[in-house]
Amino acid sequence: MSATGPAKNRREISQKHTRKREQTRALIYQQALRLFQRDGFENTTMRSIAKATGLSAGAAYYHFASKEDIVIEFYRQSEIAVRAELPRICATSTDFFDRLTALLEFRLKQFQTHRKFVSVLFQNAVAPESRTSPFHPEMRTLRAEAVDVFARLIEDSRMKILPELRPHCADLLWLYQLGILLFWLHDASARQKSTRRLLALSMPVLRQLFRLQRLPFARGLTRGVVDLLTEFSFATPVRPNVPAT
Amino acid sequence: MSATGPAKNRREISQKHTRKREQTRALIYQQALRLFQRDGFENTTMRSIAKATGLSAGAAYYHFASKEDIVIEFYRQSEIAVRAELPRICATSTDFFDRLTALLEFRLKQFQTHRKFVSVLFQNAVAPESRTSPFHPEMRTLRAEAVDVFARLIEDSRMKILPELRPHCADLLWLYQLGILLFWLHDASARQKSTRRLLALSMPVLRQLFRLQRLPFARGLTRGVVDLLTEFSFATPVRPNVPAT
DNA sequence: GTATTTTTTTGAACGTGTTCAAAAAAAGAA
DNA sequence: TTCTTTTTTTGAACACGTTCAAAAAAATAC
Repeated sequence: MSATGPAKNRREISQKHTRKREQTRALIYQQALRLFQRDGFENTTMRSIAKATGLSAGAAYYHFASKEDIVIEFYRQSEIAVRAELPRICATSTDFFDRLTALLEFRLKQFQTHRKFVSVLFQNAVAPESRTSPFHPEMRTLRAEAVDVFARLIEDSRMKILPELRPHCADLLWLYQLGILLFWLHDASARQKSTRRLLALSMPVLRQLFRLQRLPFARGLTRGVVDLLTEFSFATPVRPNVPAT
Repeated sequence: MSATGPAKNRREISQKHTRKREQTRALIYQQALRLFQRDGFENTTMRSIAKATGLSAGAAYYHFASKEDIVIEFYRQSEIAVRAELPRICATSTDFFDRLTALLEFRLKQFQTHRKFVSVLFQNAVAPESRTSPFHPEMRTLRAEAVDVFARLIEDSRMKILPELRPHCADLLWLYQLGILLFWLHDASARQKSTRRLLALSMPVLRQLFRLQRLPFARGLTRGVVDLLTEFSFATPVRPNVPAT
């Protein structure tokens, strides 16, 4: 209908200036993380973040829609980092559960320095209206990617799983991870040693569950779980658009 | 050291005026709930609550330390209501899992009208620093009471549980309830029908798990679970101070 | 009754997340 | 260069949770 004239070189423009834009964004992000880490999420103000970056508060909002969005960015980054680490994690051992342990330990190490504000992610996760809850449609891709990490771990292993259960395992493991992280969040022990112990003690339980799953005695259990997951799984049929960098 | 004179009739005073104080508190609470329900937690301001009660904002803070504290009060009340309902719940059936279903359905019915702000409780639960997280020492009693409800349900049933597992079952069921409620919170289906379905489908799984627990084939699993819970259970040895009204 | 102490309420203020119209800076077109 | 358009920044403002000193009201003491 209206002006379609100078629209063709839009991409060119944005490519050129993406750099400066992203540079400022990255600077804000970097300062924010430093301050969150030093003072906690609540005690850090948008004004102080902006000031540390040499900007006004309004400018910070030009780059991040909200204070929470900065934390979301952190989550995004850490998700990317996990994917990058995946080959190294798989290299540690051929045993599936050892790999799972390695994966979760990597996650914990990632978050270690940032415990003071990771809880913000969980708080968001829990609020159903929140645009950034992993259960929100908008976050579907991001969640799918997180779940997919487990799918790869399973695919890559020689673990025997009943065909009807197999497609749901990644979801279950994602829930397991959620539980571990929730525990970690509240873990007041020195350097979160308690969580490591929980990992160590819960792994045999998982092992037993996966062993049992195929036995005839547990037929009823397996069937019940499959029935439930078939109806309620948040498994996305589509693979997330991150093809193993 | 100093004046011990007019201290002896303190209790008398507070007893007399507890009534007016509690009356105002109740009024604020009542208006708050109405507004939360109508407009949601975020869209309701302390000023509007105060105005609806015929007070200034400051006065509201005299009665409730914070906006969240009003929601905590709601949780307290609902905890009391559950305990009161317990006999009726047990009367519905002699089967443990039917009773468990009845209990959770009661919980859901309780919360139904208040979905718009129950999530605030969860958000708090997740923040480790929060004074009102169920994992916080200060909330220990309240959590213990919630867990104790399940302990009673178990005690009252003839369900066979391995002695080493028995003391931890209430904790496990509390976690199960947490999961159900989390699902309910995000359940967008009409009248949260989906959650009812989840209840229906998850109950057989629980049944199977409790059946399996005693079988020799699942020895390893049971042992693993017990090991884990023995170290990590938040079971409080002390019974909460609410002796079955 | 009056004086004293305690409880409750007020209203102004503060800090913080966030918005927005307008200004400045940068980029592009001529 | 100069004019136009787009991107970025500013600074003032708003709304809300919360605090607090001082006022008002209520209770108690005499």
